[in-house]
Amino acid sequence: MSRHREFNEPEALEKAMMTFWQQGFEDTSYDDLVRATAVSRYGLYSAFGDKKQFFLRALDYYLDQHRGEMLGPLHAEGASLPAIRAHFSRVLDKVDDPGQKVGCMLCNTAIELAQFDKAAEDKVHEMFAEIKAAFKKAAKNAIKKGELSGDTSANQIADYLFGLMMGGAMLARSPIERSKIRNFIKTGLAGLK
Amino acid sequence: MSRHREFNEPEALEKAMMTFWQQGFEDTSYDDLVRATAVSRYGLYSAFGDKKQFFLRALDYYLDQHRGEMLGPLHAEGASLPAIRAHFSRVLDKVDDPGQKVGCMLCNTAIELAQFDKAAEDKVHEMFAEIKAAFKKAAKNAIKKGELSGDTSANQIADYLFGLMMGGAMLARSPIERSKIRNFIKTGLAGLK
DNA sequence: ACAATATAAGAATGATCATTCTGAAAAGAG
DNA sequence: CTCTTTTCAGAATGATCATTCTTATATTGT
Repeated sequence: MSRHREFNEPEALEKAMMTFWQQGFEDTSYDDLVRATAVSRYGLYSAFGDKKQFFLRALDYYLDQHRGEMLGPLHAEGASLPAIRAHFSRVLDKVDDPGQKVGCMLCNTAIELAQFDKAAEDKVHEMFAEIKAAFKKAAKNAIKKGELSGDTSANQIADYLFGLMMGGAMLARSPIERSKIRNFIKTGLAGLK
Repeated sequence: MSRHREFNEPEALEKAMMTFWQQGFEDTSYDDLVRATAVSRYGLYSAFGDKKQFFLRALDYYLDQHRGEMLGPLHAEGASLPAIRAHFSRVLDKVDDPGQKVGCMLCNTAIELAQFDKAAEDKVHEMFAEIKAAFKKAAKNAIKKGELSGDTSANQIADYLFGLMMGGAMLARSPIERSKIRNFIKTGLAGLK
């Protein structure tokens, strides 16, 4: 009956996501996406919609890809301080990855787009809440196990760890030496009590 | 002999700076600047040059305005832990300022522009170094006075405080609740030792 | 008041961008 | 094989942008 698509949708989405991640929403043109995916403009529009819809699809793809990897261990039954430390060890691995001066796509979106676009803002809020919840659960367990004193509430610890992670991620997009980010995270974890 | 300018240059620079601060480099058009300053295109071009030169002038203006206010007390003779705490109290005042969801113009530049523009990158590096140096000096004094143990080097403390400040500033541009930023900073300072 | 000159206001230019449109080609149904 | 339908490739469109240019006006020394 009809011709069908020549391109692989997930592959195109992956490449578009990388472009949006690196360059942000404003600095990425639809032509950039056509070039990056090697898919026709028509194909992209019919599969992913206009630029904003495409960006939100790419962001979802990024989040799905990273959510499990980064947050999964924190959500594991009984995860506590060691899981928190392991989490930041994974964060630092990403920070150290050479050629990765792109930071975290969620943070980038929070700063660049969330102020001006409701859908982006909602997505940021949702994910921020999920991340904080994971830290809070682990902090609670850590207090229960006596790994943390409880002098600082699990809620405050969660906000703190959230800031530590997001602060590190945002610094990772800036042209700062990686060793400073490492010092920031390491010293920040050492102060937990 | 000749007509002279109708506009006040510092006033125009102030207004342009606010526009660049709020909207960033990419999202600000020269028309936005003409509107914001109420100065003719010709006047702006002849006084401030093209958009990038104008942005760098505005950034310098911002930095000059904030440098003394924010870093001065940290540089005072013998400034130590209380000066550090006072500094973050000032940071939090800015974060709490309603209507101020714009973050720190230096951080915004570090994230948006420094990756793509050498002059911006240089300026960011220079200021980052200045900020870290102020923290390091105060941390040294704090260790000397016994306010900090010295288990963590002044250099590491400085990187940590730098991250705490910049992380907070970047979160301030995101649509996150202000209380979370406050928790982040407060808990972060409580962990110093 | 007049001449000289810099300014103001905004029109013109050329680039880039998002989005839509237009043949030509491809793939499956009959 | 042929017809239909969808895709492809990229040209066309209309908007926005940075920058330059034009024209009329304002200012000041004489």
